[in-house]
Amino acid sequence: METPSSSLILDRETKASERPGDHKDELRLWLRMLTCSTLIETEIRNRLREEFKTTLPRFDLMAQLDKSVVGMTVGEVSQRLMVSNGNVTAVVAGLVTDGLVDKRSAPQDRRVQILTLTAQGRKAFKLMAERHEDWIAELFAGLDQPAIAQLFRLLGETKTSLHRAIAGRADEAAKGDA
Amino acid sequence: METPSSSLILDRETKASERPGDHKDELRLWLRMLTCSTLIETEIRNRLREEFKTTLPRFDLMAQLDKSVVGMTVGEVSQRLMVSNGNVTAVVAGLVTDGLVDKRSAPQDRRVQILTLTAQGRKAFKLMAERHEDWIAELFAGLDQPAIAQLFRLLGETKTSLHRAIAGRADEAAKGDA
DNA sequence: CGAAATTATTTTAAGCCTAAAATGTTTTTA
DNA sequence: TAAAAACATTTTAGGCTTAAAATAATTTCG
Repeated sequence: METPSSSLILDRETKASERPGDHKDELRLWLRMLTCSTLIETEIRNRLREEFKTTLPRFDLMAQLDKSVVGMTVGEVSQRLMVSNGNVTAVVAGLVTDGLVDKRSAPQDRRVQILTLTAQGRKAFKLMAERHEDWIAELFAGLDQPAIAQLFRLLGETKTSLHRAIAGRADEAAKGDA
Repeated sequence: METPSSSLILDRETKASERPGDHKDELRLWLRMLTCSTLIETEIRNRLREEFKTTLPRFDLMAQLDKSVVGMTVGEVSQRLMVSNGNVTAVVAGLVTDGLVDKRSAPQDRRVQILTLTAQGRKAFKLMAERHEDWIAELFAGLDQPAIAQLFRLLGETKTSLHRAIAGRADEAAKGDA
């Protein structure tokens, strides 16, 4: 269905500089990346629901808390998960109701809410995390180790590019405000 | 912050086969891919809102219709966008209200709704699509052509792996039903 | 032919998500 | 110190999203 090589492989006669306004390759790259992400996300969502009767946002939030020993604030979690504060508030509310997460004001700064996994939450997460890791491995089973390593490296470069582009644009906007 | 090479590069003493249950590399790969996708998606969402007062689901839906000459059914769009039918119904409703999309029953099969862009919708999309392509190119500006081509190829392999794993699991389930 | 199965879409109920406004708390500064 | 600014979180209003049930139309097959 797709024929990437026809437009991605440039021979000597067809240099990028000779097609000034053409950014189709980047667009195709993005659409393919989005397809992969969506396929994985949907599949993980389905399996979490079927096997653990839970949702991906809940799992992701618990995963963050599991990594932390002393607990995390709402703001820290929202930054890590790249979602809004209000969203964290809502998802946490559900997890607290179910006894999986504990939430309490920090004694020295009452603006801050410290979130931690309860013993039950930690146990439940451990079970899910093992299965989750297997699922991901299963989904990537068609790639060998070198391919995985290379993809990881290229996505690292991509991340750097994205951060630069996004930060650069934020700077532009700030300059306009001043 | 991240040190991929420490776990991704395996020397002769540390073969993958000697760590049977370890799928950490795949997990790290997935988390990095998700980070990239989320960064891009959030940025595009923000720019669509700021510059065109619209949303990504609306843009994506219009993009599908723009590619089609004769129009598409609700089912076709939902399959292409990998979202539920009900979702398409809702987003289309908004676009119809705004005069960007036309919706009419197919004359030969009245179950089917044919969706097309209106002239206004096509014009509005053209403007947005040009900007969108520029934004994507800007976000990937840190990657050179070979990196883009290689990433595209590896994501193609990933897509194949995903489809195989997901289809394989669906077959298992079907076998269980029989 | 007509009942049953299939197909396409919409509706419903519930949860996720955001931006922006509101609330409560702490820090800065005049 | 008191007002102002900054900060952390929650609330609000609205849109997106899903799965599952409901609706409506067509096709299959007994």
